[in-house]
Amino acid sequence: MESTAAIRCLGALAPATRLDACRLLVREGPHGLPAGVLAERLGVQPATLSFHLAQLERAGLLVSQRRSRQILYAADFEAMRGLLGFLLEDCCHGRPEVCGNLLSGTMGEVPEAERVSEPDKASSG
Amino acid sequence: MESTAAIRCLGALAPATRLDACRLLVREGPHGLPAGVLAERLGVQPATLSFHLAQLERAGLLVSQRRSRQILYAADFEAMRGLLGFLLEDCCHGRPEVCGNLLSGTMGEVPEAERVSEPDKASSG
DNA sequence: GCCATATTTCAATATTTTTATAATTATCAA
DNA sequence: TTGATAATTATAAAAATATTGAAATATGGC
Repeated sequence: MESTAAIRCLGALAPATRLDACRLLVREGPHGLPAGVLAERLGVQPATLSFHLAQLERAGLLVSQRRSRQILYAADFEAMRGLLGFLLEDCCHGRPEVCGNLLSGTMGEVPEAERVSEPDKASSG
Repeated sequence: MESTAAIRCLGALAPATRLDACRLLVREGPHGLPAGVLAERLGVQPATLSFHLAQLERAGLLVSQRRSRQILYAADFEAMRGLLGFLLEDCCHGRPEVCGNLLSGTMGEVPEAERVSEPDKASSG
């Protein structure tokens, strides 16, 4: 996956409604769900969801297929693997301590001496 | 990592300038770079970059530390592992074919019969 | 204290994104 | 063809985000 494609995917996943839709569809599996069911489950208006689904599909994270009067949306697992691959390989290029441990299943830490400060973990907005 | 924190991270990484800044700092390693050097390398004005760096720090992806008159920004590798962990574990919950293959190093595919349609990979905007 | 450097913060503007409403397309059934 | 259902598309308003330049903060040397 290229950087521009990754940016499009990250932007597509940033709003809560779209991340929720994506997660729901990932859990639903490759058969997907009709747009109307998704709108109901997520509590958003059909026209609004349609806009968000289009963003996700344009980014390549979802695929759609008409079945009778419904349009089924499903996660594109290949694209998701591509995004994760980009984040793991390209973003972390040369820094195995970032994702290497993740890949081998253990979540190690960067040595304390290497850290420069604490993040703003208690941020409230 | 919680869903809300993941959303904040994804949103922080979505704009190209911020993804570029993040990638640069990941490659730079835990010592980081001064804000001014980052601004020069990324080709953005100091005040603009300061805004973006604040977003990334608020999301917890970067940490900062003053050293004399400069402020060093560095990637927070622990937070990055947290985000990747969320995407791999929480988002893909119950769907090992999404990230399981990634974790074991092989990039397999979902069977053709399971796919519902092709994504809009040739989108031009 | 005064001046220069490095960065941030502020206020105003420009841009982008999201939402809502209404109209349109596609499908099915008679 | 007509009528009903499911979803999209178009348009404009609303909200959020990004950019700029000027002023403010923190630091170091004199």
